[in-house]
Amino acid sequence: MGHSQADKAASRERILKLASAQIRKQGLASLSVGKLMGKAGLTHGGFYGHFKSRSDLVARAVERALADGAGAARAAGAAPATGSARATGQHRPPGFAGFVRSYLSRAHRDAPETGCAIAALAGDVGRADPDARAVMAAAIEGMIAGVAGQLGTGDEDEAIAVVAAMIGGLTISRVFTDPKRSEAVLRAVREKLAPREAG
Amino acid sequence: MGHSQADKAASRERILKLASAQIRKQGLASLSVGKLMGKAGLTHGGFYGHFKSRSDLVARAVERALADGAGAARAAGAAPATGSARATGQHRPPGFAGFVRSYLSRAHRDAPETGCAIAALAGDVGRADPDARAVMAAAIEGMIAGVAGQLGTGDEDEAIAVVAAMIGGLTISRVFTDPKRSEAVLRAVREKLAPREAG
DNA sequence: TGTACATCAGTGAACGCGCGTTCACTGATGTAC
DNA sequence: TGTACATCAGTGAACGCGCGTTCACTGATGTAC
Repeated sequence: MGHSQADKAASRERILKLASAQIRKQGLASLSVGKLMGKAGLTHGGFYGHFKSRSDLVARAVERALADGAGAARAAGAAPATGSARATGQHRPPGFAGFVRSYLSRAHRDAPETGCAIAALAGDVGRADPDARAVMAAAIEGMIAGVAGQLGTGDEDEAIAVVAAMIGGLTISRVFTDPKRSEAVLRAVREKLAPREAG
Repeated sequence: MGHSQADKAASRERILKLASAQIRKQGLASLSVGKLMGKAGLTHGGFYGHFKSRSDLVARAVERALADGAGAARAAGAAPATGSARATGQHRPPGFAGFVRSYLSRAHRDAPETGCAIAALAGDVGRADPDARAVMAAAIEGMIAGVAGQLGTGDEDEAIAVVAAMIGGLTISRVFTDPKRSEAVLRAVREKLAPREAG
């Protein structure tokens, strides 16, 4: 909230972080310039020192949310989102089964604001302009590549079907109001993709 | 546009039909009272003779979209959405494989306004109030039951995983801007769920 | 069948509100000397 | 190191706009006689 260049960078970072959480929790349409700036401890007028327009912010927030989500997945032992990251050879302990279980967990279901932006926003972005769609398409390709790498079978169709089931499963688990049925969905997809007996 | 009771019922029907298409195409937030009434050939003031509020309309439109989508699926040879409909014993020719292929088709991907409302709106509804979520949860249960009936294995987990993959696959196919990759997603999920060789 | 009238579907002006955006301004920052 | 000044991050009033909603009104409908 100060006036230095470092303060400005910190403000922009704070705004983006809040926007990234907001759109994952409540959708693209829920993003309000005034409310967002208020949450960041600033007044609305300053917004245009950071972004060209609300629609510019939405584009940046989607990018950020995708990066945040992929980062959280990687931290949870997931497949890295990019080929180059995969090429570092870093092998996370839980592997594919761990990734699937953490992705299809109650914790992930209940915290969309810090979770996978693909699941949270695919519906919204599918109706957005081609630029936003291309950005998310790249993130989906990254997730497919990561899963393909973990599966290690060279079967891309398998990786695609797995990713579709993970995203669809998480999305519909968030619709159910009955906690038992919501969990049944998570458990069913988890078990079909990474059965307990196979570890 | 006349003044008879039949005219009023027809107006309401026209409004709901348009709203059902609108939300499937552009999302819940895109529904505007004024624009909707304009499309229905009426003025905005008359809206409140049909619905209590915009939010009342949204609830009815979600119900209608779910019914429309299930109806379209059934017409395309899909699993009926309800147990009682299934109990009529009507057996549609294409069966499970036909359902999967039509669900994961380019035609369905490109016509969300007449397609499955679960895929089109699960993201939006997952963040909506519990009433709307319960309505869609019931529709998802119907789809799961329908698929379970078609699979005939008595394995509900399998039906759930299949439904998750279908919804996720269609949703992400709508994000891709590259037609080749979008189709690759549809094809991959189709082939994994209903391989060609098994018919 | 024909008239008189209550009902009510639809009209369109008006409202308050929150939105995105602009802009003149303030005062801290950082640079030139 | 200290002063003078240009820069610029953030402020807050003001704007036009589209939104949902209300309401007095119009005129066709449908009913009572």
